Amino acid sequence: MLVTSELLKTFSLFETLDNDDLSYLAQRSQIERFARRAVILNAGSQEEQVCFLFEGRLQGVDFTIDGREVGLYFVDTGDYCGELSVFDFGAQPEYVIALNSAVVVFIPVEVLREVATRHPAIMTGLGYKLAARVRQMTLQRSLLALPNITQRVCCQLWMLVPEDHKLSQQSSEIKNPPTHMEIAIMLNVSRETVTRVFQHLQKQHIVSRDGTAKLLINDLQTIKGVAEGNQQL
Amino acid sequence: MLVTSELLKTFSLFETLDNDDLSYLAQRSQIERFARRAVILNAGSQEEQVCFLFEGRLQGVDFTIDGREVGLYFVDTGDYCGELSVFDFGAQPEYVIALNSAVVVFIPVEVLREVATRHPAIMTGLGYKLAARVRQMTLQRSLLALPNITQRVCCQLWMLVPEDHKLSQQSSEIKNPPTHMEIAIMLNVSRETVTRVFQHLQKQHIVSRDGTAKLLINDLQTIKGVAEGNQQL
DNA sequence: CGCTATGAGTGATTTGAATCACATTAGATA
DNA sequence: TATCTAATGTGATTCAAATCACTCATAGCG
Repeated sequence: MLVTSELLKTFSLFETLDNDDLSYLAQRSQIERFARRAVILNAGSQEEQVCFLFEGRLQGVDFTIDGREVGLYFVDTGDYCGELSVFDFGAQPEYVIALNSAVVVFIPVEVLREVATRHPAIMTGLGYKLAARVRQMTLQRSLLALPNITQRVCCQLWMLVPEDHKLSQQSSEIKNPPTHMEIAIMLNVSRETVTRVFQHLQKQHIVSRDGTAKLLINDLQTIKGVAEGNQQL
Repeated sequence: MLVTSELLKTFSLFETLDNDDLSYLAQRSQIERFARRAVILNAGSQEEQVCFLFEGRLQGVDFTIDGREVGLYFVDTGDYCGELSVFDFGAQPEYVIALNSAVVVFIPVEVLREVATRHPAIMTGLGYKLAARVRQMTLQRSLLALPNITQRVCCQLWMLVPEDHKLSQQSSEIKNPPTHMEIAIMLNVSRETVTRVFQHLQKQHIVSRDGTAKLLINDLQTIKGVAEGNQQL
C-alpha cells in the first residue's frame, strides 16, 4: 500500500507541513497492516523507524528478567511511538505490540530528523510529545502506588476514556478495549484481580461490555470518583 | 553567591559553549544552597527554572491522591532536572527534594531556551537528556514488576553505584545514600521491608554502612548477580 | 553535654492479592 | 456448523509483605 500526503496530513505533527515536504515524507514512508498480537517494534534493536498509528491501538511492553510482562503505555489512533531514537540515536527500549488489527505508517528516523531540521515546528512537536510521554509515565507510576486496586483499575479506565467525553458526558465507551491481561500488566496486578474488579463494576452496572470490541462506561462520574479517591465501591 | 562561567562549565551540557554565552547564562542564573529535605521544585507550579545540581543528591517525588509518597528518580551531582518546561511550556509535574545538603544552579527556562535556539548542540543535549529520562523511567517501571523484593532492592543499589565502578571493581561505595524510606518509595515497598533486606545484605557482608554518609558495597558482583536474577540470597 | 528528632531495627499479626486449578464463554477459523 | 483457542470467570489456598507497635541508634543542635 502507498503512503499519500493526505494520509500523513491526518497526523497533527504534520499539519504545518507543505505539500512538497509531505510528499517527500510520503515517498520515503511505508504503510503496513498488522494483526492482533503482532510485534510492531522490537526492543533492543536499532529500529530506525518512527511509527505513526493510523488505525487500532498499540501497547508498549517490556519484560522483566524473569519473563514477566510489563505494560508501559497505550498508543491510540493518531498518535505515534518509537520517536526516542530521533533524539538520542539509541535502540528502541521496549516492544510495541498491536492490541488489535492495526495500520501503521513507518517513517525512517533519519528522514524525519532531516525534515525536522528544516522545520522547527516539527522538532518542537517531537519535543512536546517526548515531554508528554514523561508526564504520562509519571502519572502511570503514581497509579502503581495506590493501595486500592479498584481505584487503580478505575484510573486506568478513566485514562482510556476519549478526552472529549470526559467533560459533560455521563456515559461513554471505549472502543477496542484492552483485555484484562493487558490492563493487568499496566497496573502490576494479576489478570484474575482485574477480572474480579470488572465483575464488581459490571454487577453495579457501572460498566458493561458490548462484545469484545466495545466497553460501555455507563456511569462515568462513578469511575472518575473512584479514580480520584472520592468514592468507594 | 555568584554563578561563574567556570561553574557552569562543569556541566557537560554546556561544554561546547563559548565564554560569551557562558557568562550570559551565568549572569542570569542563581545559585542556592538547600538543606536536607528542602523542596527545590514544586509540583503543579509554573517553575520556569531548570535546576542544575552542583553538589548533593535530589529525588523527584510525587504523591498519590491518598498522600502516599512516590519516588520517581534520583538526580546526581552534575545532572539537572526541571527541563520538561523547555519543551512544552507546562507545569512541573513532580516535586524535587534535596536528600542532603545540596547546591543548585537555577537557570530561567526562557534564557536556556533562547541559548538553545542559538546553539543546536544545547538543544540536542536537552533532547538527549529527555530521551535518557524516558529510558530511565522505563527501566524503573520494569523494576516494580519484579516479584522478588531483594532483587528489586539490589537493582536499585546497582543503579546507584557510580558508572566507573560497575566494571572491573569488586567493591564500591555510594556516597550520601538515600535512606531506607527514600529507597522504599522508589520501589513501591514499605520502609520496614527495605530495612529487612538491608539486614540480610549486611549479615552476609555484601554491604555495610560507614556512618550515614557512606554505604559500602563489599561485594559488587553479588549485588549485580541478584539484580540480574542470576543469583539468590 | 544532654536533648530531641529522625532514621533504623524487629517481632507479631493481619490481610489481601497471587497463585493454582479449574469451568465457562465467545470469537475466530476451518 | 463444529471446533478450537483466547479470554473471562471463580473458588480455595497460600504466602509474603503491609501494618502496627514498639525499641534502639545516631546526628544535629541548643
